[in-house]
Amino acid sequence: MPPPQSPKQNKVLAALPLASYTRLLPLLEHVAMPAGQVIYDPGLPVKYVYFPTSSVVARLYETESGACTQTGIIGNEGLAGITALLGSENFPVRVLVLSTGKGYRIKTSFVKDEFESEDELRPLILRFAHALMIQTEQVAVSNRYHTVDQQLSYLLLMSLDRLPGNELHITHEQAGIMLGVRRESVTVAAHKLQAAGAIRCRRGHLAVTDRQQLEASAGEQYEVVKKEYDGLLTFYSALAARSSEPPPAKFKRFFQSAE
Amino acid sequence: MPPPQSPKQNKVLAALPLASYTRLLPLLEHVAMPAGQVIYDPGLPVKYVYFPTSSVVARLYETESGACTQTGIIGNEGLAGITALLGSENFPVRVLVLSTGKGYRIKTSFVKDEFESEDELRPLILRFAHALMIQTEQVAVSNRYHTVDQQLSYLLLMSLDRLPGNELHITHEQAGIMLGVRRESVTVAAHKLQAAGAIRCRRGHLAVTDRQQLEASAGEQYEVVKKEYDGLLTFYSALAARSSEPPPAKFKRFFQSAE
DNA sequence: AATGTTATGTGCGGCTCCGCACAGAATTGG
DNA sequence: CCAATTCTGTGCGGAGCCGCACATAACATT
Repeated sequence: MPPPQSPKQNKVLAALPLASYTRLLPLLEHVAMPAGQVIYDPGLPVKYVYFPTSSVVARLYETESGACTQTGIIGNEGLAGITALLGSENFPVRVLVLSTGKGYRIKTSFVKDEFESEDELRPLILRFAHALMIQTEQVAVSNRYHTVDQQLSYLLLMSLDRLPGNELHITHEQAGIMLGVRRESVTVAAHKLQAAGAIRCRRGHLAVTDRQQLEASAGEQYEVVKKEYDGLLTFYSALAARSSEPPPAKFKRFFQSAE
Repeated sequence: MPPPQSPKQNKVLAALPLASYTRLLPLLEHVAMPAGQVIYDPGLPVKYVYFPTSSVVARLYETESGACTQTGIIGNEGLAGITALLGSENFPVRVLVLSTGKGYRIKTSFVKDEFESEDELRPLILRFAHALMIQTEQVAVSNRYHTVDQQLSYLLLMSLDRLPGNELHITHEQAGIMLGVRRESVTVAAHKLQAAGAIRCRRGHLAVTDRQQLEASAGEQYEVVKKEYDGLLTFYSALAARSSEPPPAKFKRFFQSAE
């Protein structure tokens, strides 16, 4: 269990082998990430890469004509700013903090060096990129086929999976922006979920009261993404385990295990 | 200009430095890719990575409940099977050939080795992954906000950018599957575009007659993605140029250029 | 040319969401 | 404590797409 306020609260950083972690540690800057803060604007260079610990951020794809939809939720299992690592400065996505919390940031060039010239960080990030891709594709399907109720359920589940507690601090208006629907549609959807007993809403808050119900409402879409992210975490811990194996004992008989 | 039937018809392979290209060349297998052929099924391991030359493939995200939408069009500017390189065996996406043509395939383990242990191929592929990501996000927005007309225009443009000629061999039914709409909706949309003079449709074919008109109809969504892919190609050729620079001449005066 | 098959055209009721309008409730700030 | 602000609740006409049901047209086969 990492101590409070450690970069290891971020699962990518936690999965790094010691050598790599040690290289990055002095370059990491602990920052507050208040809800609503814009991390990246579309088209502007990515100066820092962010590793959330207790915060949750969202990728928001906006068009000039005002259309807008969330394409990915990122918490302490990942990082914001992959774009810069994949090799493109310029991307049309806004990233903002969805739920207040902390995180670590690091100058893009530093992670980029580590990412490109060493072999430890890269697989972690690429595996995460894959999960993010799946999430985005799921949103694409969702935007065509699913009702607002379903999408709201999904949004809640994805956010709360990355937060302690069972309550998300968000207004209907903000949720509407995330989902790309009207504020009123969110209100109605929230009521339906409340009537079903899945959530309870107060002004500016949505609290889950029956998670199973909510998962049922979100349906298959959440299941698939959840599974992908479970796989991601397994991958992380497999790597972490491998790298924390003790070096082969030269005098094996001195180090017999208790079993 | 690459000779016909060369792996260099694929722009990723063409941008590879000689050393890397030479390593991969004997491992590449030239294959026919007929329209409708399924390259990957959801959940099955990715045995080969495909580099299209004259074919065009599409990523299709399908859910168990039958919902389905295209999340990316890939031609000779990229490759199918990135998933395997990012580190996950298992992904819920179907990939199929949208337009008949040729391509090269290579056993996953071979590219994976090259991707992981050498430094030439990786940046190309990662940069492409980024473009694909943008494309998917664009589709996500599109699925929420745009009309069938607009999306059909977009699909046509994206496909034809990757094909010679101005005609796509596709039925309304198939286009409907790609877009995740009814066959009838495609019929109606195609008529609108035809009435506007942008396309002409025959049984099983959609031919562009006025590209500007079609781009206007697709609107901003195509523009953004097109720009991203233009950037991708620039990136490719920058890399290719760097790697094809002649080695520094030891006897410089013997190799003066004509200028 | 006859026949079956596949692709396309068209219409209708229904659903979900939108845009708009406005009323009420919760919270904040002087 | 009152006013201003911000959120939430509700209703109505309309747009766009769906699901379904047929009708027709293009092509393929023999």
